[in-house]
Amino acid sequence: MNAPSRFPPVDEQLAYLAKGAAEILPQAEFEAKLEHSAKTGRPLRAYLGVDPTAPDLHLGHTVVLRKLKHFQDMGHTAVFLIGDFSAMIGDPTGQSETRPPLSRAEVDANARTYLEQVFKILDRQKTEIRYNSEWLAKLGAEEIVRLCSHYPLARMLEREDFRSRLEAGGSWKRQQSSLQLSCVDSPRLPQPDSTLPSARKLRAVATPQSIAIHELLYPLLTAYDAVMLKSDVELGATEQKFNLLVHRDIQREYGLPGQAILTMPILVGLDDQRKMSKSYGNYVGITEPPTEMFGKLMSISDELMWSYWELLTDVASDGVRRMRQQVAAGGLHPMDAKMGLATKIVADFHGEPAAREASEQFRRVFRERREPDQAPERRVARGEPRRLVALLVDLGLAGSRSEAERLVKQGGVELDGARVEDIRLEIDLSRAGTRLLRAGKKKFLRLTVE
RNA sequence: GGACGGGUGGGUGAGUGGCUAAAACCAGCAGACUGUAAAUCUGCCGCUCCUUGCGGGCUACGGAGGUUCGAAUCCUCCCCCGUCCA
Repeated sequence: MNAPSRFPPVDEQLAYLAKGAAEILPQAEFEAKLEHSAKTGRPLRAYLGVDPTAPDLHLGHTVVLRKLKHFQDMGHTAVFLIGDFSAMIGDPTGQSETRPPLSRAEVDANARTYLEQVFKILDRQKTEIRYNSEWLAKLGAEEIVRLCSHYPLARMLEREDFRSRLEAGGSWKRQQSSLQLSCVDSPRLPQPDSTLPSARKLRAVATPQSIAIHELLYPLLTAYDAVMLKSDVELGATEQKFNLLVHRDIQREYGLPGQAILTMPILVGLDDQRKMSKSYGNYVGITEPPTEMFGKLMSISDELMWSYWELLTDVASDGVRRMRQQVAAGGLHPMDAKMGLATKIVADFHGEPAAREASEQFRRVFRERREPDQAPERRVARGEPRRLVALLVDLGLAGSRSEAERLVKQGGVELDGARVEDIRLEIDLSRAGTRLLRAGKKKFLRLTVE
């Protein structure tokens, strides 16, 4: 064990770790754990469990990952648990649609790409990676029964997802007759007081769904993970709160101290409304190219920017607050603050130079209204003259000719910086040369005839 | 297994024989305004052809047939979903 001095002072740690957090439960216990760790020099075991259900991560997923990194930054042990076993059961929490059970192969493939992406944030050297199949796959019926005996049904049914489904459902018989795995959509937004109509509507409209027994098992099995990992603190999104608390209770049933839990708000997507999600198309994927990322981040509202600063950067809460005050006082232009944010985030995933370049490009194209110096290039062979609208489709700048035609008619197409007025315009492809095409606000393409 | 109700464009959801490529809203796209913001305003929003026109053709209202000059709308069968009863 190393000397206690390896940790920053507890209050400093606390400020850093609590940044952006929705809840820390129980707060006092968490602080005591930090104190104890500082005194004894024993790092806390902070763990985050993730079910590899989708292959690609977006910024929304990184909120909680970043928090895990913060523990790492403070010298604690980050345990990244891949729920390769639990993913095959399915978490009933806040699912918007029926998710077919994943096959072993899918889970493995997802887990691989997950890990690759996860280490853009976590320090690979300092991360303990575990898979819950390690122990869950070996659990016998006896152990499962014992596990179940530690948790009362009534408590389990208190959970909001279950409760609302039961209340909405009415008769028990119907519950039995349907073996469906689907769940009520219950998106939760970071600020409860700003619950938006869209979220309300979704919940109200959702039809009651049956609850299958295995759904009750999910929190218990993942609790077993917490038991095996002997975690001191578990991280999760706010929608995981119930699960995390069950984990804590079960740990204590197994004679462990019981972990603290730390939940993070759900990141609101680019539309400023719903949670960031691939299916809403309001996301920024962490493998997207720098300029794309930058552009998307610049399109968020000024207000939303602050929660991005909180949840997607390592900048301390104080720093964010100061910046916010500066903007409010007029000392800092919100756009500059936003560009700083975009640069920081892009740098996390593509490195500083790429981030600076993306920032420069953005300035060039959108503030100075000049052409980008690095539009993606497409090469075509020499040939007959071709209609511009057809070309736009060929190049993927429009989905169909009708769409391309509309785009031109609405004045959204530029050729070498000049707006195209004639929808019948033919492009000469007989001579070698490069021309710059713009379709809409953001799509640029350098077309080279060779 | 029985009784009802329902399946419409990316989503919600009107429409019960021609005026319907199909209301309205949302999402999306473009233009204006800006700080590529957001908000707002305007327009677009199935595919395709050309002579780019309030133009022509094709496809579309779960599936397959049918009635009719004409069907998302009526009939038959099938599939699927929901609610209630067992």
